[in-house]
Amino acid sequence: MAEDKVFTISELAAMFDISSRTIRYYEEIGMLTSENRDSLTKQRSYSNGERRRLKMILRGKKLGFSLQEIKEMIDLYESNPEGESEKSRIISFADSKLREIEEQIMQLQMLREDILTYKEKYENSRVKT
Amino acid sequence: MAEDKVFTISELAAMFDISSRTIRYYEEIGMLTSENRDSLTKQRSYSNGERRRLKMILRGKKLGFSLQEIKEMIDLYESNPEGESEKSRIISFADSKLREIEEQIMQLQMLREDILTYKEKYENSRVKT
DNA sequence: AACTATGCTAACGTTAACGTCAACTAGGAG
DNA sequence: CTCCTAGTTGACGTTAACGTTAGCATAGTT
Repeated sequence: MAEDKVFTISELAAMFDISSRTIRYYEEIGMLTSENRDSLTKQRSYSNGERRRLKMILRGKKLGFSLQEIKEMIDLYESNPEGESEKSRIISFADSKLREIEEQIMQLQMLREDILTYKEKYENSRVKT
Repeated sequence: MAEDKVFTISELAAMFDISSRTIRYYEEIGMLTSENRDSLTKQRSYSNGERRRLKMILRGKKLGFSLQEIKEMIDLYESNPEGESEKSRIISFADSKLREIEEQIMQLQMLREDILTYKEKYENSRVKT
């Protein structure tokens, strides 16, 4: 597979409909890395790994998490914990995030129901054409 | 029922664990109203209606919506549309919000699965005690 | 009367998450 | 060589969503 394709910053930006500045900002705060920069031109290039990472960040944003929260979650994904206490810490962090997410899902389902109810109220009051 | 109970601003704030400033701010941007202010002391007082409204705002926030988006949704709830075109507009707004919410639910479920997978990976690598 | 608690307005301060702009560099196109 | 396109690094600007502080008023307590 052509899994070794690399992208320029503007390709990546266009791909997700964000600005290059946003990508640089994510690097600035340590959420993305740009290794393999051209040693002469200093231009950034991104692998499929970084592309996936960016995709995760944007998913998190759409779900209403802050960049800090997203960073913690991604660190969770990419951590390789040494020792039992480290593992326990990660597992309990995961558990608390899971509870938070499940709570959000429930609330969203309630909101959905609410909107559906109000919508139907209007639909049933429509004049037959 | 004692549905006619009213609350002071700090009671309401304590009730939802937010600041009084936040409540005043929501009023500032037109998301809450404080009718029935004491004509002499100018102190705000809130009815159960306003309490529910605030609750909806905070739910929206927890779900990652901006105050502007929340305002539009609440306006939807409280609108009393005149005429068919107004109704259609509201119904299509509701539909688009519903799709957005359903998309969010799906994404959250995927995120949940992802975290579960990673968590189990760690759990299975734990040493038996 | 003095004090304390609660609330008010007005206004400036703060943080996250970028937007924007200037000044520069390297790589082609003609 | 000249021009144009992409990209780079500062650095200052902006917006949402409040926090904080000052100065004042009112109501209840001692």
